[in-house]
Amino acid sequence: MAERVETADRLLDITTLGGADVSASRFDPTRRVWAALVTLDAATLTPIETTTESCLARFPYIPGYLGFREAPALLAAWHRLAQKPDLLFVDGQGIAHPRRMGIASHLGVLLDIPTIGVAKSRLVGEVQGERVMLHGEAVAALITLRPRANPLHISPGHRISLDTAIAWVRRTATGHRLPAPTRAAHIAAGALRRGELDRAAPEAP
DNA sequence: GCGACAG
DNA sequence: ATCTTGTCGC
Repeated sequence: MAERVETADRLLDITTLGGADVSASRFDPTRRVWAALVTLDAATLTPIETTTESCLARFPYIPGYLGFREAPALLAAWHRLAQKPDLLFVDGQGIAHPRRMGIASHLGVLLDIPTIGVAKSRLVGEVQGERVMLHGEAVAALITLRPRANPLHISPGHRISLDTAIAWVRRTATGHRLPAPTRAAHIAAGALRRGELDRAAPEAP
């Protein structure tokens, strides 16, 4: 059962979702990063495939430049996917960024696919109620997927509206703080970093 | 100069 | 981002 999401001036069928995240050690001077990309069935949220990439980041973490640090590893993992997802959830901001180019937008543009930014805190803008305003525009929404958890900052990445992004995030809630795609990627990246990522052993919600 | 600052 | 066990609650 394909669902629909707006993208540019048309509609696109969404049957598979993707989650992207990067793990790194606290103060590793070599700047090694471990990226994970997970695809899930859009209807059941069942993990389908996981690909990874580990490499040395060309940048340290600098607020506003996360894409330049983490996108290369994620792109490598993306190209290893046998089946590319129709919509990608990325750990970080979308347009809620100084230049409207958070890592979610960054990846969306490079891959030319719809993306959603799933951040755990604010980078720019002012929080006003359930929205993050920037230059008079609502660039992100504060969404709480788990009762007592801090709200997530959901922002459009590429080729998707804020409302549609919010709808997809709510639809992929599984009782945890993070939506299924991003949560799966976060777990996979962490397992990879610790050398615990053996073969195929995706988890179910 | 000072404070803010995704992961 | 990561350091980390148990513990409270549904």
